[in-house]
Amino acid sequence: MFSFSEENYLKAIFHLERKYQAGVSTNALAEEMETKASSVTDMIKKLSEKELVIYKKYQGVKLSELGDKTAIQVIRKHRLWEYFLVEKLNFNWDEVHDIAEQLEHIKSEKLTQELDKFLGFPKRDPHGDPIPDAEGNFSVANKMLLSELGKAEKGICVGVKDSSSEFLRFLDKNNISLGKEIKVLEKEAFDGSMLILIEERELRISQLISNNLYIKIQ
Amino acid sequence: MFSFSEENYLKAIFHLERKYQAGVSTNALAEEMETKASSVTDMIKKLSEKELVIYKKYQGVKLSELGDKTAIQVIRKHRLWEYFLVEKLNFNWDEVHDIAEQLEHIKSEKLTQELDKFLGFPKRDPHGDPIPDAEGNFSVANKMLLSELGKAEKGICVGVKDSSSEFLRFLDKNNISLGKEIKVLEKEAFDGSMLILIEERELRISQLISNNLYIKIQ
DNA sequence: ACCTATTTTTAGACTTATCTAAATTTATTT
DNA sequence: AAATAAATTTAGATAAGTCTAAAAATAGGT
Repeated sequence: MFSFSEENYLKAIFHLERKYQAGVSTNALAEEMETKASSVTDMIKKLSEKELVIYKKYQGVKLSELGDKTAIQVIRKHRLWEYFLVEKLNFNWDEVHDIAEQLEHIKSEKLTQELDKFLGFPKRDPHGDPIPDAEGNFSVANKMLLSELGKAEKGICVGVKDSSSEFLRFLDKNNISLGKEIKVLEKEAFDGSMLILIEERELRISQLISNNLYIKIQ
Repeated sequence: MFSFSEENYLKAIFHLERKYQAGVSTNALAEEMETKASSVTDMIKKLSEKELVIYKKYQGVKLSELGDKTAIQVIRKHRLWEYFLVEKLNFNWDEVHDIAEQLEHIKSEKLTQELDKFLGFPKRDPHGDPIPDAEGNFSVANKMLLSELGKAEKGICVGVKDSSSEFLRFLDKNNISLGKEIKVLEKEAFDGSMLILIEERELRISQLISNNLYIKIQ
């Protein structure tokens, strides 16, 4: 159907559209894909011919309905495989991304469906991101960043914005994981750091940390 | 490490070396890979530069130690994934080949090991072929073709030579599966067909069938 | 509205894996 | 041993995806 490279572009466009709530510029896409703008232009033309994106010269791209659907299916596979790796094969949540980047391109509708069933139709991947169902629907939870919480407010940790190994290992080291309740005890206006209560422990975290943790409030 | 295409060539050379107990000719490889002899020559040169094969112009190829090891690792992954698809995801044994052809190229040592562990270190794939262990060792069972059995002899069905969907579905339809005992009741010299006894049922099968079923005798 | 800076596109080149057609080497037959 | 057939390799071309460098279009500042 589509090549690995095409699927990766679609995925990148999908994420950038969400992030900026707008069409995606050639340069932004080049940065996301870690490639050059000229390569992006070439690929965009190809995707446009295949009607996966809507493209007008110098005006950036956005996904067509087909492109959107395709991107979501790739993301669905990525997140299902991540869940599989963590839940069934004993991987840590910071080790799964690169392998899922490969597995997401395996072509078999039946494989995806059966894997989903085998895993019990999970709703979220190990990083708290929603897993689209077979029809491409997924919940956009009413989550917010921990840094947005005020003093004495609390919520449940439901996801990470940055899912780099470094950040995830930091969380592991400090025993912060999805599902745990976090309460803000103090907030330092000067540097944005905060003192939080998690599992009876008090912990001081920098703004960089609270800016990358998603919280759901009751 | 190596490209999909390189890995597929190594696998093909591996199988042809086994099949003919000899070095592999360019044409034989072209047929196996469903490509042209000139393409094979090009690829062989590349594999030779990478020291995966031993090649002298006009003399065919054979795998180097590294090539052999690499081919076995690809085959290990292929067969582990086939086992996974059948045992965990409810695939039928005739549906797994094409998906395993994709999955066998996923690069992650840890993934392979954990998958192997998760599956309980299976020794054989759904078609009865041995699964190499992490060190690349696998048993070469003392199996023979059903067609080699004489009248009144019997054995356990342990594998298939042809693993095409058509053949496997034929076996399913006739309730022939691995592990079952088969006894030769009659053998027709004229066309090589035989009457067999399997699970109290009598069944007449052509030589094409008995030539593609592996049997282990006690 | 013009000039400059930035962004985007085009043009031409490279790599991988493939192809066709022609040339060369090896094998076979008489 | 020469002639022919078969197998193999070479040469040149193509497509996908990338690159660099140059050209073109858009956006911003005064």
